[in-house]
Amino acid sequence: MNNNLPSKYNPKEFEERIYSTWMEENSFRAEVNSDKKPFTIVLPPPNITGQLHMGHALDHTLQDVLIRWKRMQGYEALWLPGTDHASIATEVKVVEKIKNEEGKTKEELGREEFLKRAWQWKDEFGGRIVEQMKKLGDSCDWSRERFTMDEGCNEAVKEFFIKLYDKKLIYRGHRIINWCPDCHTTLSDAEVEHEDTPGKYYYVKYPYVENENEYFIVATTRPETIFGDVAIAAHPDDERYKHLIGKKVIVPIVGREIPIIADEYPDMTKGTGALKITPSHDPNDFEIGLRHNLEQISCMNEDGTMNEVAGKYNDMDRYECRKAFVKELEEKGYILKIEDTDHNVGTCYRCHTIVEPRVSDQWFVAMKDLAEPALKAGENKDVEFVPERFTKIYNHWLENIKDWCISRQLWWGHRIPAYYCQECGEIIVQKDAPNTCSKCGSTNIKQDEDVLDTWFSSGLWPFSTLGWPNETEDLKYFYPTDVLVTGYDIIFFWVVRMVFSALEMTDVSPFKYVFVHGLVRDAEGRKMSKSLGNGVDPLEIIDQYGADALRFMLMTGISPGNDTRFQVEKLESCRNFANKLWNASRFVLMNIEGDIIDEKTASANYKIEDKWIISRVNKAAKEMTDNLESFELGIAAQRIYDFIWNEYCDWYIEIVKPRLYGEEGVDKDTARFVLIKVLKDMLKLLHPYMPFITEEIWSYLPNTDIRLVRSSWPVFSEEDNFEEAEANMEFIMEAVRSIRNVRAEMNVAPSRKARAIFLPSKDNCEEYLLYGASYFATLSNITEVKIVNDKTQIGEDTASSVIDGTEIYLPLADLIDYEKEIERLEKEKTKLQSELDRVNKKLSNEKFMSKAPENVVNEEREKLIKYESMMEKVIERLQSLNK
RNA sequence: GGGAGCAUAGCUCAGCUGGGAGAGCAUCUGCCUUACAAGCAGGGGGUCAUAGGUUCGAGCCCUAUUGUUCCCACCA
Repeated sequence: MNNNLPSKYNPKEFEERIYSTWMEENSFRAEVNSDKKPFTIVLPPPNITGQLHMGHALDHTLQDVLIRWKRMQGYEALWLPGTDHASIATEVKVVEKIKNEEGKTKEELGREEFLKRAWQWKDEFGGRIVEQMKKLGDSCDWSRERFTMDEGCNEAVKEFFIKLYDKKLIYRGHRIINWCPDCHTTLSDAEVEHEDTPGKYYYVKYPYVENENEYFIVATTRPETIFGDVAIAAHPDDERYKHLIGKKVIVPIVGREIPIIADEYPDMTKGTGALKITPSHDPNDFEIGLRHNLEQISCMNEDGTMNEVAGKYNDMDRYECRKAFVKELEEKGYILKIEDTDHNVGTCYRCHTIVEPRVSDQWFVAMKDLAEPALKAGENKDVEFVPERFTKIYNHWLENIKDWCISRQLWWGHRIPAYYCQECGEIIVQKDAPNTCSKCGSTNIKQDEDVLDTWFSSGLWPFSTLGWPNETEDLKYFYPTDVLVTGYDIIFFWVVRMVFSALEMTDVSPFKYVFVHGLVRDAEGRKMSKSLGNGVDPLEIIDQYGADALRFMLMTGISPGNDTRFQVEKLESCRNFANKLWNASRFVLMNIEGDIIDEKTASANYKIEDKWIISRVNKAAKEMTDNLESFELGIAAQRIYDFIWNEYCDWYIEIVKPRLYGEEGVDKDTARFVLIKVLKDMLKLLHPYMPFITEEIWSYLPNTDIRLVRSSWPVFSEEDNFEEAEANMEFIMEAVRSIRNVRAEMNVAPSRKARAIFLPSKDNCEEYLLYGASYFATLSNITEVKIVNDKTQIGEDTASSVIDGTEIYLPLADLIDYEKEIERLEKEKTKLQSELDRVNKKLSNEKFMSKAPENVVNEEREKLIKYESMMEKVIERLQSLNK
């Protein structure tokens, strides 16, 4: 045991060291252990391209609090970490790097070489975020760290793909998909972000074939797609166009003759009520095209430039073409008018390029059959959202889900396990490349060039990381997991997919609870973003204030599912809290020498304040546990903060000082025992939130043969519950507050000693007032306490106050300012009167008396008696002063 | 167009199943009291957005309104 806790709280001196100790001692390792119940959280894997940001810090701290708490509660607690290959995000970065360093495109480099570079990137930067997580204190079981493209995960992805394919839930389709011209790949619907952008309605004239001097007017926001027009559609019930159905018009400039067709889709009330149909460039038009067997004419290339269909605009960028083509249309008289409008356009969630719908051959997951069980799991509460309202979002998305496009024209990722026979066109889906075609026997076989959507593999994360598809011990023991912690921004991307993937493959929901949190915003409430440059780097904060302060800041004043702001003031107050705890612990350590007596001896000698503080920490443990059970981490944090600062430091330590400074003996030993006992409990209760400082202090305490991280969570014990002591202590504390208040209001210098005379109004109060004499001395500089039972025994020139149970008089002789005294008493009187009014109003309300529960009525009655008695005393006092 | 969140002290936010409005910061007063000035003690400050309703009782439940933020959506 070492008593020399450094005099300054400096997290830099111990945070890293503590973490190394935990690592060396395998403190976070979870084992398959049939004697204990498992508790599992799987970390949402951060991208290997990523740096730890405030969002991670919040997300991870929430998980770390939960897992540390459960670990202390005696669960076999597993927090499984890992990283995500982040197909598109990483590929973009690697492409950029190659361009900068080697001056080459990925095509120039070739697939194999490119992948080599990507793995190098992974090796170089993939570990970066892991190191940052350690600084934050994440108590992950690093021995189980996984990567979405490691061998096991690859196996899982293939297994999943093949199983779905065999069940016809994965199919290859020629469909319209979202295409990012910049990333050169497809995107799923979830990966498209919609942004309101200013645009224009172009009302274009389509001349009739029969009579080129008359026109059919159609509005479009995207005139450059006119090259792909194959029809004009109007609603069959639209009186304006009924007679025109079947007639033909000419696409301006292009010269193609296209029919006017009838379809239910056009909305008669919108625009001109008729639509130009371009199946290759619009999802709705695509559907209409299928219904009417229309040709699909694409007028664009993969990179967003026009193709030969656009004639002289070939190779021109789509937006350049729009300008030029509109100009030509105008010049040739094909534009009726142009109106300004706000247009909602889809953009790529990675590069924010405007997405171009495109028809191509892709792989899809048929969602209908997968969505249903997922919806049911929500209904049956197999999976529950915290807070509950996110269930709606989840349901809404699943109810409106469309088939999921999973193929990506990228190289970094899981290559699709589909093989095409170049001879007969047979598609073979299996784990390893076939040597010969199963149909024609040809050896000319090529694997699909595409990789899978990142989220296809992330969806398997909760079970692929535990060994699936193999029936491993880990999978059997730790799966399904207990809680998934994540931000509301990736419910669609990820949570939904994990649920349906797990239900399909493992028949159970992958987790019981989804604990949803919000965003960390900047001090002005703005989203932190690179473009705004308002991001706060958690590592800098840790460096400056310590990880504990950052963690505590993120955990206090938050409520589930809501956003929170990053404020330096709050951070400072949390650092100050750590400092407070540090100093309190230093005080305790300075005052314990030698052996600590045993609990039995101590408990036989508990004084009222000992019982009080023990009872209080006991209650704090109970309340915090309740809060944590219901995911109210912010409330629990506030609870331990209040206990440590307000009860332990401000009251108990101050009260106990005279005993520590006094003679050796059992009384002093008991005080030391209680100081340590309670300090240990509160370190435990705080540990999930502030793991470093608590572990560090713990290491200095006597009789701690086990690390705090592995110690036991305090449980409420009836033995340590002292209701009476709490009530009596509260009475003494109230008296102290009252004396302090009188002294302050009467401007009595703190250094000035004073006497106090009590006139108790309740039977047992005398005992505690006498007992409290020493408290009054230390806590309010009262050197002499006198109890009287008669007003005549109180001299002149006193200041006074009334609390429940006693009147308090402070003889202050020359210091007494009677006007102030009266003022003070009047204030008290007003306060009491308003209380009395409220109580009386209730008690005289017949309906209240008859309908309110008995205990509530009784409480009000007791209040009435209390306030009436106090009021009486105040009035008497005022009368005597006014004489 | 559909849905959701938020509106409480000067600021940022808590307030769990309805039963006397809280914290941090800021502010005012007094204290360098031998754990801590990153501190101690005391004080001021809120018709809980508005209007109705349910209830003996509403910050909390219901309805509407206003403001604000966000999510979803194929509307020319």
